[in-house]
Amino acid sequence: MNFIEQFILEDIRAGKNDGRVHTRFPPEPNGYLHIGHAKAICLDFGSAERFGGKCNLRFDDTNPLKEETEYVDSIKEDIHWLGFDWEDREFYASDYFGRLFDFATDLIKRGLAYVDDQSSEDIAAQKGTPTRPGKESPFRNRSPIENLDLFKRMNDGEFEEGSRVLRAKIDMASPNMHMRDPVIYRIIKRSHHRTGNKWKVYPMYDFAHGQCDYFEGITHSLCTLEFEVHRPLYDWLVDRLRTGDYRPRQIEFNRLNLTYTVMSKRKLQELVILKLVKGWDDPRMPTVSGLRRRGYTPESIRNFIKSIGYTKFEAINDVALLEHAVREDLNARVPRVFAVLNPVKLVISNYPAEKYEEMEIINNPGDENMGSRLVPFSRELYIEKDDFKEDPPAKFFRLGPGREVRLKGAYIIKCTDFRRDELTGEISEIICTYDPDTKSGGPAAGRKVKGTLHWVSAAHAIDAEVRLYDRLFNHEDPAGQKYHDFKEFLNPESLEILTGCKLEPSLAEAQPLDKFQFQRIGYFCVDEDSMPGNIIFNRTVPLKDTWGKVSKK
RNA sequence: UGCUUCGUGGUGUAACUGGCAACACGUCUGACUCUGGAUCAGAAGAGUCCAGGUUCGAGCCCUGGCGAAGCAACCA
Repeated sequence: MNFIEQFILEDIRAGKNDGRVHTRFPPEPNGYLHIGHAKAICLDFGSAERFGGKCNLRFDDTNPLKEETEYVDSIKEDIHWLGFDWEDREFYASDYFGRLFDFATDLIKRGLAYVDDQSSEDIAAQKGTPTRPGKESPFRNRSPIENLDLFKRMNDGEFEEGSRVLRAKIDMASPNMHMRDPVIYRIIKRSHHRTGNKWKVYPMYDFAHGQCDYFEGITHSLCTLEFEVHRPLYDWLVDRLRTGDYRPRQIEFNRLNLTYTVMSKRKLQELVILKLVKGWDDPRMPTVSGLRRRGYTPESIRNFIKSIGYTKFEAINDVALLEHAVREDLNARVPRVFAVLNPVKLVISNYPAEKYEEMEIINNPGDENMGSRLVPFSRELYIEKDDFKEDPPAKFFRLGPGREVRLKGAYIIKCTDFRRDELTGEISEIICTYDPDTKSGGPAAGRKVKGTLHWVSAAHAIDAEVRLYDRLFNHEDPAGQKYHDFKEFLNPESLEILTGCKLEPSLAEAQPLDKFQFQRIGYFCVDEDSMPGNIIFNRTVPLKDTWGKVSKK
């Protein structure tokens, strides 16, 4: 149990809010959800679930300059995909604009809010600094009657944007900057995605959030650490709004940071706008939609989040942990198939040209229930270029002149010769002989050979495009470098597109989002752009490659 | 020279509120293998930011340092 759930448990035991637990997930619809939001979603929905409570979905749509319906739809889809449900409790901060306006009016009447006619620059200048107190606005002591009139006229559209704001009257000398008469309402003359042109005046986050929590009966309002300093203001406002004992409690936790990526919506949006990636759901993006398209499962994301925990200190999590989580999940649930990414032809000289067999191949050695399939085998095959070396180095256990290897699920073959392309000098064809007694399950099948290769039959293979993804950035913390823009660290090799890959024919019918392990290579997922006859696979994550490490040394 | 929060292996988290610092990832080694990459086993790696104090006993409590992050948007 993390520290937040411990707090919740203590509140339940203390009898607060009649033992009720009600949380909320409050995204601003100004971008797509990323895995950091998934961390919040798992906490908000997860802790409610754990204590038999409820979790609302509430769009924090207080700024019509930034928010759009497109984002609302994607956010809902992503939350459902992750496996959470808000039932009929889909709310919007804009649902409460009327009540918030009334509350603001009430504060004015009580002498706790005033209209300030100054520019934002002047207000900022008077705000002071964290080490120096602020100065009071010359408009601070306007009468409630005048304030009421001005506030109403602000909302009637009489004044220009930026000409006036409503401020809470708290304490310009407070050591907490957020208590120095924060702006709570500003004029925005822009159509809102839900309320249209009804309002000319919109509440700020600080004025909306806690009050919305209160209106919805939220008991625990969980948010990230940077809102810690907002809590006194949150409490100040709720205390002036509430009439009974009930009050929502804000608790903060650390946001998710991942190595080799960026996690702010602003930066992600920048990548999208500058077309440095192919949209919010580019498989290299840490967005929920990107991860989905990349081949991640909701379970793997949830397991990852479970493993990193919730604390009060900022951490940078190793992507290796995320990758481990997908491998672990996919390993158990996904069939293995043969796919040759960089094909080279292999001819078995003593295998009759007209002969054809179907080899039975186990789908998942870890799970008998996943059964087996038949894979066509013939005289001409494709294997990986990397699986043959003219001059095999030490510890290279694959094919080379005179060497024997097993073709997985088929025969042991021996390389007798190879041909070279006269123009390029590349190996163009490998000639082998096979031993009929070594067929899997056959009399000499137990013979030891150094390696096992995957293969596809040349005549039966289907072509495919395969997209290999690598980390988007080649710096562990691209956004944390003072003197460099994060975009300087973009990895130019984050996407490699392979065409003419050869796949076993069972893959011809694979549908978008279908997932497989390409034996000896990695986990792959059919891309959304894939069509019958033009199949496209995304590499989710490679298998751990010990030869790769050895060969680099 | 303000306020708030926080310092536990390389990384992320634990440690039943005082009882031999545990787990995962990563790293390394080995076994096995018809995935070199599946699978399994093992090892190395921190004495808990520092200094005092309380205590039989401190990662946990107290005092004082040091360090880090957040906070000065009419963003959320």
